[in-house]
Amino acid sequence: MSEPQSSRANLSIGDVSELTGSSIDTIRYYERVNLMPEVERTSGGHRVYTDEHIRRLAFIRHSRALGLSLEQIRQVVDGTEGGSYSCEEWQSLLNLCAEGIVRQIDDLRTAERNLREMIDACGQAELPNCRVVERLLAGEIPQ
Amino acid sequence: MSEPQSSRANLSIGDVSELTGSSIDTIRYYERVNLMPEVERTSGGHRVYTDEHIRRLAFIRHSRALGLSLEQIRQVVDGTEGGSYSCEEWQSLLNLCAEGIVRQIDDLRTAERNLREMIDACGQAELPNCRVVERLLAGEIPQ
DNA sequence: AAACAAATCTGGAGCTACTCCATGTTCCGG
DNA sequence: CCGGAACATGGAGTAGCTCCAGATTTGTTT
Repeated sequence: MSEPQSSRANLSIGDVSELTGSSIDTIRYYERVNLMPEVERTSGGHRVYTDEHIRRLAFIRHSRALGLSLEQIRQVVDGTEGGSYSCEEWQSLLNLCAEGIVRQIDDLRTAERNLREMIDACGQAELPNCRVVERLLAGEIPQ
Repeated sequence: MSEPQSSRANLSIGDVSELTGSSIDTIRYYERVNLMPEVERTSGGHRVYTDEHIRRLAFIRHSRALGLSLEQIRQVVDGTEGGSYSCEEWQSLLNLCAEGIVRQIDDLRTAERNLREMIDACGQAELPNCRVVERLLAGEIPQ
């Protein structure tokens, strides 16, 4: 009677999938790797979800979109649930993440630049044999 | 006596690894997935490499740095060796690649923007409880 | 030549973050 | 009570490596 109303949803895995946009397989996967709170079962073994699970899934999705790995998310979840994850820890984790992302962007931009050069070089030469591929194959084009 | 001088190197896999910067495991892996030309063996079974292998490895490394998948590289290698890979095909492959990279960069930039917002939000509030993590955990922060 | 250490061999497992599959069981409307 | 949809489980597959154990080969030293 005094249960928190917010955890009463009683949803099937299909419902949860539609609500959150995560696939059924993904939801079960998150459970298997201990990212989800415990899930009740019907007498027949079907999973029964509550609002808490919906929120956890939303958290995972948001964090993934921020570029966090499942391992990092697990750390935050465990730390926060245990009450030990401070604001500072959270910030430094996010900062680490941001650095990684900046590095990835740099790498990709370099790749794009090289790609464009390659495409241009290929287009400028007299067709049908611009030899760019051959030179690449021969290992002549570095960087 | 009239062998092409350029294919005479006679290198061990360790030598090749040092020369190219690819790990021994990676070199064997490329062989297993048919990205490398045939490799001779000593009577005892050790691999013996030539300059051709060095060039192929360089090609793979450059192409990987351009963002090509091993499957795409295989296509180019096979196509070029068979003489059937034209400049146009090569260009359209590179263009496809470039599109993918642009998409990835966009995604990463979005992630970075969101991360920065999150970090700022975490920093502005009165410590020690800025509640940003809690709100995220509760699924309240979307996008 | 014998001994020894370093390098190499093979096959297989493990990683991330899912996705897909076959086969079997449960749920629910009519 | 029956049929079909939804669910359960275990296992395999993806990319691109990396790492491991245990056996063999190679090259150097004595």
